[in-house]
This record gives sequence, C-alpha cells and structure tokens, in this order.
Amino acid sequence: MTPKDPPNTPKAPAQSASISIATVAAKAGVSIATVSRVLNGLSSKFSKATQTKVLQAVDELGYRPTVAARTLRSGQSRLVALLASNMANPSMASIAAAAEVALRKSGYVMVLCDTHDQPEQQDEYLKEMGSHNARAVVMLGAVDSPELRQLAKSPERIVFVNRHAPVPIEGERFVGIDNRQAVLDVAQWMHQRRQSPMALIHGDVRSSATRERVDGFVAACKSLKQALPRSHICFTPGVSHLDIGYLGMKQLMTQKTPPLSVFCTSDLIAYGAHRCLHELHPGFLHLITLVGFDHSPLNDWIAPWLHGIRVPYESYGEAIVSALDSDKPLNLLLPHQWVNARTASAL
Amino acid sequence: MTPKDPPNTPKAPAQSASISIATVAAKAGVSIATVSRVLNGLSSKFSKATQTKVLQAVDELGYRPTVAARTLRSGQSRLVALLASNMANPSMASIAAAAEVALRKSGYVMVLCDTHDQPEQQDEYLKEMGSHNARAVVMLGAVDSPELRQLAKSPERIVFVNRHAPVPIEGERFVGIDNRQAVLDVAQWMHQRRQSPMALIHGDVRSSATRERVDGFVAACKSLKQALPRSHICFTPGVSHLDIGYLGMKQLMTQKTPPLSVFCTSDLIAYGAHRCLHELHPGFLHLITLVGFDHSPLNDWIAPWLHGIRVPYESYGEAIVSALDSDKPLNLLLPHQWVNARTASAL
DNA sequence: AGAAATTAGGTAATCGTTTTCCTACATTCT
DNA sequence: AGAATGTAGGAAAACGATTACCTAATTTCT
Repeated sequence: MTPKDPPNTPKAPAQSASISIATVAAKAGVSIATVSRVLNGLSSKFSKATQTKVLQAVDELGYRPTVAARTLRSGQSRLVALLASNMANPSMASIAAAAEVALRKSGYVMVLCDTHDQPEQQDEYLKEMGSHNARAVVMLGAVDSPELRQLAKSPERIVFVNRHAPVPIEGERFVGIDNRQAVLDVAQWMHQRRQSPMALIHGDVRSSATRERVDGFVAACKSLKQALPRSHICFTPGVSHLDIGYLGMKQLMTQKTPPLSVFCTSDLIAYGAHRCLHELHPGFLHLITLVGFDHSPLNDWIAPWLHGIRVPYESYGEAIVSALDSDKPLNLLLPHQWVNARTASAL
Repeated sequence: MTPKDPPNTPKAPAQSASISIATVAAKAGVSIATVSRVLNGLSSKFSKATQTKVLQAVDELGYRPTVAARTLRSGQSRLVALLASNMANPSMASIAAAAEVALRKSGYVMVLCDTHDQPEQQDEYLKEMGSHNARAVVMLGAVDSPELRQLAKSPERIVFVNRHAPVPIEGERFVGIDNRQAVLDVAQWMHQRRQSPMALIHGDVRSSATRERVDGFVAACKSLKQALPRSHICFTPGVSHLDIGYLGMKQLMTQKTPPLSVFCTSDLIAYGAHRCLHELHPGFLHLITLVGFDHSPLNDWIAPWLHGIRVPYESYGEAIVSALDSDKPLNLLLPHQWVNARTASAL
C-alpha cells in the first residue's frame, strides 16, 4: 500500500500529507458520508460497529475535520467574536479572559477585536465576522453603527455585555449586573457612615451602564435625603477614565465644602482620584473615602484603600455562553457584592 | 432583471440573499475567474477597464468574499492565534491588545487563547489552529509540548514573544527585549545608590525571560562586586506572581540583615512585595526600594512608588507582525527603558 | 404473511472560492 | 510575412466537508 513509508513511523499521527475525511473513510472501509455522520452524531444512521470502526480510524490517523470545508458547506462556523470597546481597561481584559475559557469549553473559538469605541472600526469588524460566518458577536461596549443595526435583526447572534444595545433591540441577549441595586448599596453604605458631603465622578453616560449608575446614584441620594449638589457631580469628556478621576477630584477639591466620600463609577476613575489626592492634597488622603466600581482582583494588592462594588467578572464567561445558547431573549444579571477597603486609611 | 425588487432600495448594500462572486461577475459582465483575479490583484490578467467594472460592481453590491471558501481552496487563512500562558497577567493583556491592533492593520484576524501554561491546553489549541489553517501562532509564553515540536518544523509560522522556544528551534522568530542589558541597568542603578544589601525575588525560571533576568542580575552583581547572598534570592514555586512577591518579601524580612533594595523580575511580584511590607512591616515601607519589571502604564497611577524597567509593550504589535512577515529567522529586541518611581517614598 | 416503517449506508450535489488550462487576439521579433 | 511572445479572459476542476436522495435489508404492525 504505502511503499516508501519511512520504517520508523510506528504509530505517530503523521498528518504529513493532508489527511481528509476520505482517508478515514478508506481506512474504516466505509463511505465518506458515514464518517461524517458518525462525527456529527447523526445516530440512527449507523450501527454501533461502524461507529467503532470509524472512531478508531479517526483516532489512529489523528484526523481533524478541516474547519473551512465544514464552514463553507454548513454556513456556520464556531467562531465567536468579542468586540471590546477598550482593551486597555482591565475589567474588559478580565471579561475577555473569562469569556475565552468558557467559549472554548463549549467548543467555540474566540476572536478578539478592539473597536476603540469607534463605529467605523466596529462596523469593519462586524463585516469581517460576517464573512467568517461567525456564530455570534459579543459586544463589550457597543456603539451605534449601521452594521450593528443590520445584525440586530438576528438578535440570537449578539450578546451585549454590561452596556445595553445603543438602540433598542427586541430579543436582546444581555449579560451584566444590576447597576441600580449596586449603586443603591453604595449610597446606603455611604449614608450609614454619615460621610457627607458626598460626591460623584462618572464616565461617559453614552454607556448605558454608566448611565444607570449615575441616575441610580442620584436617585438613591434623593430617596435617602442625602445632599448631592450638582457641583459635586463631575465628568470630564474626552479623556481616559484615569484622567476623568484625576480631573474630577481636582475640581471637587476646589469647592468650598470638599466631599468626604466620593463614588467613582469605575475603578480606573477611583485610581485617578486617588492619584490626585496623593499628588495635590496628601493631607486629605486618609480623610476622604473613595468608592469604586469593578474591584478587579488586583485591587486587593495595589489599591487596598478602595471600597467598592465587586463585579463578578470571572462568572461572565459562563453567562455569555448561556446567553449565546439561549433560544429566547435574556437579561442575565449576575450578583454583585459590596467590598470594604482592606486598609482603614487611604494609604 | 430584478422583478420583485422592493422599490425603496436605492443603493443600500442589501446583502440579504447570499451574494457571491458569481453575482459580482454577472453584474460586471465578466467571468467568475476575472473577478477573482481583480480582487487578488493578479494583474496582467485583466485590463484597466475590466478592473473598474469589477470594482464598481463589488462596491455597489457590498460584496465580501466568503472566508471559508477562500481558505478551503487556498489552504491559507488570515487567522493568527495568540497563545498566552496567562491572561490574568496585565502585561500579557497589554501585548494581546497591541498585537490585535497591529495584526488587524495587516489584514489578520486574531484568535485569543489562554493556555494557562499547560502543555495539554497548548496542544489542544495548536491542533485547533491547525484545522483552521491558521497563518501562524504567536506564543506568549510557550511550554514544551508535542504539537509545538511538530509545528516547529515550520518556524515561519511561529513567533515567540518574550519567552524563547522551550526547545531550540532553528529559524526561530523571536520578539522581546534585551533582558541581560536591562537587569544590568537595574544592578548598576542599585549599585550607584549604594542601597545594599540587595535582594532578588523572581518567578519560575522555566521561562527563558525570567532565567535571563535572574542569571543576568546575579552576574551583574558579581561583576559589580555587589554582595547578593543566596539567602537573598527568593522564589516560591506553585503560586501566582503576586504571592511570590508577598512570600518572598516575608522571607527576606526574617533575615538578620533585611535588604534595602529588592529587584523583582515582574511588576506583579513587586506588587506582592509591597503589599507584604504594607501589611507586616509598614515602618519599612519608605526604607526599602522596590524595583519591578514591565512598568505597565497603570503603574504611574496605582504604584507610583515602583522603580523599574519599562518594557515597550505598545510596540510589540508591530514587532510581532514584522516577525510574522519575515522570511528569515529573526531576533527582535525592542528598546527598554529605566523608569524612576514617581514618588520618593514607598508610600 | 404482506405492508409499513425503521435502520444502515452509499452516491452525488453543493457550498464559494482559486487556479490550471485553454483560446483568441494583438504585438514584437527575425 | 510568419513565428514568438504577451495580454485578456473564459471554462471547469479542485479544495473537504455536509446532506438530500436513494436503495436494501431488517423489524414491526395489522
């Protein structure tokens, strides 16, 4: 059969020459169709004996189906794209890492795309994923764009994470947390500690998550009869979260009554705020309570002075996969948690 | 031609029904082959006029080639897999982010894979990428494994980043920094500041990068006639870098002569060391100089007390792409930089 | 026992490209 | 002028799977 087979190739799955389903079929003594059926579990289409033969041939040859052929024929690939609006944000990286593990476990392959929050880039990626027949896209901070609206007609192929769809989509699959409840927890905690006056530094409210946090926090303060004057609500457009925090805090410290506790809608903002105090008002460092939002595991190590809401990023992976596999609309809110700072003072 | 075309579809690239190269060919009044040739720039195979016709048809129809078909036929895809040993490490996340941007710019699509430093997972991913006809894999912390050895026969399809191939590969493409020189810089800086005794906390030396840093630092100390006793070199196997730092520093503080400056082979280790001092020996916080390695942009904000070597992660992306496109072996060493802590004391 | 239904598996069409042959015409060389 | 070369483009064969359709042989139903 194989005249020039090198002698010392006892059982190594060589794969040298392209080994296709036809090779397997020949080796197992069945037709190509049968091999395909066995591999795809189309039972009641083959006998137990055939199955064994085929599986053994597959095993011995180390055969793996060519993805391109399968995709071409079936019109469906196992690719899932994660479109993140900003990979420099550690919380996005956490989600990406968690998603990768969970997706892989379910047999998907994750493509990572950084849209930099720009509609054009997002569209470019959405088109690219279309021509890849991607199973779905996971939008980690979606912005409005033509392709997204187009794709929204198949809501089962999109999962929105943290930030809701920029334009209402019926049948939306969503994974996130209960921002309203979380900021209520924050406000209540601050209220109990009687650390007035309070302040708020927030990010761009074009993100639904930020909007929920801001609105929720303002509403919570009102219902607690806790003063939160307009001058104590800061946002600087057009810069990174770190800068937003820094500039926000700087601005707050110019007020006649500087706040004693500051809620930042993200950890990065809190880092920035802390840095500002550190550089410009070191005396206030242990007087002002900073509350963040995210609480990445790293916080315990490098920002132990930070209180805040812990978002369970590690469980986002599984959640995303269930949203993906769900055949009906889904609004998956994962449990958040209040976390106290590990050190008493803002050292 | 199109009898039931909805009236209000003036120029929208509908894409509704599957629009293939045949559609374009028909619209342009040429054969399928010609369209393909125009799209792939096989010039001297078509006239300028034909090109215009085809391109216009492509544009009007919003046509994009089906990736699966192209891959199947040509046996080459534009997929590039980034196999990272640990995505929880912020420096890996930085590289991944930079790689994604650069790869995309060159028309590649990046698949992200977290191997968790385990050979089995790495092999699983390598096999998977094989069946995807991936253009290449970028190994961000490779471990030895059968599939890797197999793939090493095509060195042009692997790029090793930071950590060299676990087994020598002729024709290796490598992207990293000059660890030897970097740690020499560190040792000299420490030496000049006369902050003896010195100490070293390092990670697992199975990583070539860590090995180079450890060996280089020890050698540099020796050549500077700077004492670095065995008891001042710490490593705790089997835990995260953060824990390595914490435990290492804890151990160092039990010595009769605790060090005054400590070199940590990664920022995470330095974070851990700092945390240990913070919790157990706060009085020493401003006495002991900590030197890290990586210097992520976040350091300026949340670890301004940390000196160290700045690795130019943002330029890794371009470097990886050139390594990928290089037709000969490559050892690309990017310029590192010494960075002083932004705050005088280890506050 | 004969009809109907189920099981097992083969044949061949199909997915949308790329690419190898061809052919036909126009140019340049001898 | 005839041969050689180059240019432009069409027809059709791959690439490697999935799956609709078909045929036999078995089992189950009436």
